[in-house]
Amino acid sequence: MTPRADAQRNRDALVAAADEVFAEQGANFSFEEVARQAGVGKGTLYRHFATREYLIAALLQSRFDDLEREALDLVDSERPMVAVETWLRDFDRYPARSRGLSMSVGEGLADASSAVSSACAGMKAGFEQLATRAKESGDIRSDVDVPQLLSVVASLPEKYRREDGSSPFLDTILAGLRA
Amino acid sequence: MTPRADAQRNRDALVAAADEVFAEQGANFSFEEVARQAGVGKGTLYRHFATREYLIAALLQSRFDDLEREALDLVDSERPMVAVETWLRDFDRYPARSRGLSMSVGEGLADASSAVSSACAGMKAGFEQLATRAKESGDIRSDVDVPQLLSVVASLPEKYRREDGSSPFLDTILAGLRA
DNA sequence: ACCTGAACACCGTTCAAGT
DNA sequence: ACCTGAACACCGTTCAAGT
Repeated sequence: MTPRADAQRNRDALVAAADEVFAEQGANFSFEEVARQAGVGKGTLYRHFATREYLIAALLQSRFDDLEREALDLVDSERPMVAVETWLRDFDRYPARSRGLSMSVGEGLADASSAVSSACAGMKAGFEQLATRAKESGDIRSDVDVPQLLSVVASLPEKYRREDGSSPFLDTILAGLRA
Repeated sequence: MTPRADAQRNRDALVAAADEVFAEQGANFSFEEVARQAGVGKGTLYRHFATREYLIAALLQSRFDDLEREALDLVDSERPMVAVETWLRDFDRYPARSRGLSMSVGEGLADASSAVSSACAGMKAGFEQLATRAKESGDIRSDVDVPQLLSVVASLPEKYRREDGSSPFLDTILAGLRA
């Protein structure tokens, strides 16, 4: 049941190496380079991550987990719209979107068949609770498609970010959501 | 001044071949395959299009030109907001965005240094006129960043399109723009 | 001037042989 | 059960030789 110790160590080394290589090369990072930096054979990389998307999912997992926790913390807030806004701004700023990963995030949110989809399922469910509360309180329009909203925010262009990573356009979107 | 006839013929064949190869393979289409289908050597492809982005710019040119013309037609409309809406919906539906090209379009709009930027300059200027008129008439908020708006619409996710190619989320954005 | 395609380098992917 | 790295295929890119 528990993986062999060396297998676990290799997997961790691969994710750590992928983090670095991704930071240098962006979303089309070289697979071979990841294996090299992790100090394992190419075959080992393919054994652990059958496709590039599975490796990307592993890279994003901890960030998605953070956002899921935040959503669960906010769900009992007395001001549902503030909760929605707070969470969306953090989601928007998350470095997970940088350098070409936003497409993977967008696909994970929209496509159940995507390799990233199970990694972000918890986060998605968490925000859906916040959005439902804001619909019930009448703060946002009831016809807003929540998964679609997440996909749009995930794919806001990088070029127009502020220094802190946030997207100015999110204000326009929030204005459009209001009832 | 005018290019040699064979050079012009090769260039046309390359763009036509790129159109087909792109339709099959998406934005990461094979350069070699384009040269093959065009019936020219690889060196000829590189001579005409130094980078992938220049070839993509050539693919998009005629679509951008259509949109520029549409903007110029709409600029004298009596209802500036209708003009903005009409144009944005056509821009949103344009097949130029499909299959990974949206990132190139977004970069062309946002980055003056991008290879695509000069291809879309006319279209961008055309829409800016429509947007300015809608600001002056008080239909949309005066603090809307127009190039940023275009980039956002250009990167709306493909997964949630309707059958006709339009993005349901555009309605939310239009609502957010209104004064 | 422009075109061609051989040549080089690098990478993705598989898999037989090892531990 | 897992790991390794040689081996294969394919592609991006350059450039000397051709027209």
